Amino acid sequence: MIVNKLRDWIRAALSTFKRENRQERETDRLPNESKSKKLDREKSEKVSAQVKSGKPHKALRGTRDILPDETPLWQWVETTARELLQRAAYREIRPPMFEQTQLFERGIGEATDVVGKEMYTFADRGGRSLTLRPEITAGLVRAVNEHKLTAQGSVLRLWHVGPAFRYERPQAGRQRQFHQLDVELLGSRDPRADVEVIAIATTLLQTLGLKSLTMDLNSVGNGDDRQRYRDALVDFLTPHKADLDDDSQKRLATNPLRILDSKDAKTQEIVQTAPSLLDFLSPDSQQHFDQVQQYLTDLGIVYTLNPRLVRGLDYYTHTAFEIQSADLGAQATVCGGGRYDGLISQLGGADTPAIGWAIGLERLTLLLKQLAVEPSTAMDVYVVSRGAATAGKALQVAQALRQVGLAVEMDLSGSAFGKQFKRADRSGAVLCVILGEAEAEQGTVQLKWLTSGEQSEISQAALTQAADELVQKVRQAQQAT
RNA sequence: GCGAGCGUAGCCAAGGGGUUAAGGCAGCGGUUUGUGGUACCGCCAUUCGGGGGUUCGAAUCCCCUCGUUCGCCCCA
Repeated sequence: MIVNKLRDWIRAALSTFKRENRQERETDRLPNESKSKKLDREKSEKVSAQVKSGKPHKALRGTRDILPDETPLWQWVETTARELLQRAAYREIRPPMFEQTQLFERGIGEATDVVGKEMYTFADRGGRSLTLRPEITAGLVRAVNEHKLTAQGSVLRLWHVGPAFRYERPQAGRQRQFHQLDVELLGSRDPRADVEVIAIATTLLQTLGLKSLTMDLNSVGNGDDRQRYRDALVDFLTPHKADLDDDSQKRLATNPLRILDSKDAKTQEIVQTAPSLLDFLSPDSQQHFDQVQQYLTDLGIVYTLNPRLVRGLDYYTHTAFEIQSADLGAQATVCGGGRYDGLISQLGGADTPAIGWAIGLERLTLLLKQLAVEPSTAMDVYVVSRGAATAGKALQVAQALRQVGLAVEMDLSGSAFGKQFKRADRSGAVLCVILGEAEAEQGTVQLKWLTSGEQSEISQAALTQAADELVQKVRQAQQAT
């Protein structure tokens, strides 16, 4: 038995070796090719070999089709958000989905993970380096600056919903193309602005029926506060360097604040006794933060102070917050945001303070699915017809009923009435309009109420004239069920 | 980039070396050729992600590969 296993192993190794040898010879034909280029080419050859094999195309890793069964949920979320934002004086903006790479490098920060390893960057045909937006704020701020949307001292309230892209391994609540609802309030330093924006997030989540979410709150101060804290933290951590996890050791030089929320147990232990950012806030920063907390409490918004909450994008100042759910697996954050007073001027605009957040719609819909929230997509009326003479009439009836506001589906199969009624049931319609040869001849239709089984005949002319009345009856029948 | 698990129909799955690959949902057709929700009957995988190997014989064992899921890193 052992002998057999050994033989299997040797044979398999031999065949792999042969295959590799073959590949080696083929790749050797191209001289002057760097090793990494060669690897790239081999990779893309593998991918195209799969495509050539005649298999149907599949959505790329980390992308997903949102199918018709799911879109009602998305539409409901979007509609709810749009109405809420409209009532709070926010206006929609739609910036493009890709920008110059440099915009994100400068805006988000070269040392961040997002810029360092997660961007979809490519050269266009003109040789420019472009990047699919990894988040929405930077591009939105670019648009605001470009079109001079903030006059001096004015306040600008904006929102946007759309996809963003990050090159990462997908897992629960994480994809390469994902969707964010983004809300930004530009032009105010007032702590009430912070709270207005946070309240919109909590209200929206509440309106959608989400409970048992928690909010972490912190202040990362202004630039000077953070610089002083950063120095103090590095001083504190340097003696412990050898005990930190590998990533944290690297971050000691590049981005020390991020060490604070490392999940490594040993690192966490060390960090416990580290100086707190909150002790380094200037009097102004402290006052701002105090007021934010006061206003939040006044509105009854519950939060937990988390001095170790450090967000991964460089542009945050003062208020930082995250809303999390315990039901999302490892990626618990549904909503993250904060103040970014320096970003707008850094991207070439006037010195303008701002605050905003983003909600991840995949994560949000994941939670809503757990709640089994299912918006209705039922039809009001189902049009059944059979026979050549009825075809055009059925179309006209459907059209007329839609014009008075009813949701109407028309059966296209021409199969037996029995079959068509089955589909009528499934459509959720309460009323069936029946058009057979006899009706077509007499210029009538049968109206059958699927709720009661009651059926009556009416002329086609009367149907369109009394359409409004019919709408009332349909609504009544729906109420009754 | 790293680690672990999993790939059988549109979906959920049983089968873990022996030849016709269970079952359920959905779909289509029929009982009912112009009247639904129920019931019953029939149809729906020459093939188990792909390639190679072992074997008289592979969905089942071995190797490679692709995909996917969850986790690490980090975030939405």
